[in-house]
Amino acid sequence: MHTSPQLPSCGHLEVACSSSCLRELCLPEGFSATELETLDGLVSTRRKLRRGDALFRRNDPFTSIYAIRAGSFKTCVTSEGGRDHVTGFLMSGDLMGFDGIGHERHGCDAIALEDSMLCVIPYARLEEMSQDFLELQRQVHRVMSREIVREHGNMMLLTGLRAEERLAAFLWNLAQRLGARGFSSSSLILRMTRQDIGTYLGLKLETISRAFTKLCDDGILEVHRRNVSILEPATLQRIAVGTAP
Amino acid sequence: MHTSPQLPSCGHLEVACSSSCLRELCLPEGFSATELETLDGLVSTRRKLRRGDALFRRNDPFTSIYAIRAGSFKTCVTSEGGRDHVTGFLMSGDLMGFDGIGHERHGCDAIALEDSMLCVIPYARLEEMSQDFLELQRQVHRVMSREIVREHGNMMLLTGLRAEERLAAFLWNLAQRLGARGFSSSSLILRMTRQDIGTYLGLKLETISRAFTKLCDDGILEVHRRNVSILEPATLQRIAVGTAP
DNA sequence: CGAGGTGTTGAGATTTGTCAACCTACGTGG
DNA sequence: CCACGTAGGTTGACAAATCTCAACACCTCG
Repeated sequence: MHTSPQLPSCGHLEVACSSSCLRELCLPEGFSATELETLDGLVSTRRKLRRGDALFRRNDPFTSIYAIRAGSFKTCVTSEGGRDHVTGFLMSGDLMGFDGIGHERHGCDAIALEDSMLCVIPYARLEEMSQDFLELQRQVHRVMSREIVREHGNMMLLTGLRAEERLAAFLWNLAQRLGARGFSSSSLILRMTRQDIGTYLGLKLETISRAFTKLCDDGILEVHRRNVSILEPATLQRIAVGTAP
Repeated sequence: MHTSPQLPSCGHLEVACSSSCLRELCLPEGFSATELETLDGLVSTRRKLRRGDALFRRNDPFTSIYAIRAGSFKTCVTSEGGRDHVTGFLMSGDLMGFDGIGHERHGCDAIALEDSMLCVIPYARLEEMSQDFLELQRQVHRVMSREIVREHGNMMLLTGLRAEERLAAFLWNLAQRLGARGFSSSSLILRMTRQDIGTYLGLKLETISRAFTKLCDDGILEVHRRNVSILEPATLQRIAVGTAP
């Protein structure tokens, strides 16, 4: 999601694609070396996208899961009224496309927020290999399960927090994820517009803007357009969980 | 979720548990007869719960998926501030517990909204059998994928609709699901409180109450406490998608 | 019969949305 | 290299939606 792509190695393993774009499919203890080699067979091709390009669109037939190697994406749905609703932001190491399995078509658009690169994992191959490697099947389940849990968290964010708190939670989450990837978790560059953040958080862009200003005034952030510095992480987190004074 | 438990048969098959509580695991074309017999081996035990009982609680170790045979549940999380947030309502035929796979612990509480009965599917057994039956593995993926899609829909509901529209969407969805199970889709009994609906929809209970009154005044519903009759389904749906006049 | 949980309604406070003006950075084309 | 157009971002004043607090009605259950 940022410059200086120093991805954390996936455990002690350094197999080309497994250590980068298959991060999410690598598990703590991991696979045996031979298994891991086979795993590389999961990836059929790489794909490059430029900022603004669509990886897939709603109702496109579902064929593959994608692992983000570099860059970042938003997933969004255009509702009846023509309004865009962002349903998620994804960054390097994240897997994308699980929403397509259920109905054999993608349920949303996936748009690159910057020039990006990803690995294509044909779903049929993932199915096959899951039959042979119990550990892979398990990991696929885990990844999907965690996506469900994450959405529950998002729901609580939307139902339980007020504007400023939602933005705090959003930034906190982003910072944590960047941190987990070896980037700075205190200084980040937003790759999305205020509008995108707004529809993601269920708020208007003006409200997002005001919430930013408020967090700045309170000395918690420093914001210059899309550059955000978190000056008081502890306070930000406190606001994010909705238990601030 | 209601009286008169006339469940639709799962395809042309009538195997005891497969046709009722494994509804979601049965797919259109389905399994062969022998496969289906083996599938019954998925279920270890039945369990009965009384209204208010917890099937599992947040952080309980995850062991099983549950298939609701009769009755209904809510899943909810108590946030730091002590507020209860409902994350979902489930009814007969639904599967519950996938949120636990990712972290080996349940991510929410599951509470019976009425006296209920369910089948216990030990996850380890599901894993094993998925290795042998590709079709079962596929179906598990599909079910989880659809849960992800459903959550996206919920998110859009929360970010895009206003109070009255959210309630309309909620009722419309409930009615459709009841209809799909062979119950009336125009006359329903709510098994949850206004409070529950409120935290699920991100609104206060008073707002829910007022939205009910509004929909009644407009002649779209007839409401007596928890009994709801949908007088104008078409209008209700139009409101639910946020494109009403 | 009384108590408590649940649901409704009202009045006023808060939060968020709306509309409009303006600013700023960035990319394009002259 | 500069000028200008445009998308993105900020801010203000006001409107609208929702929340809060409080009173009361209703039903169920012991």
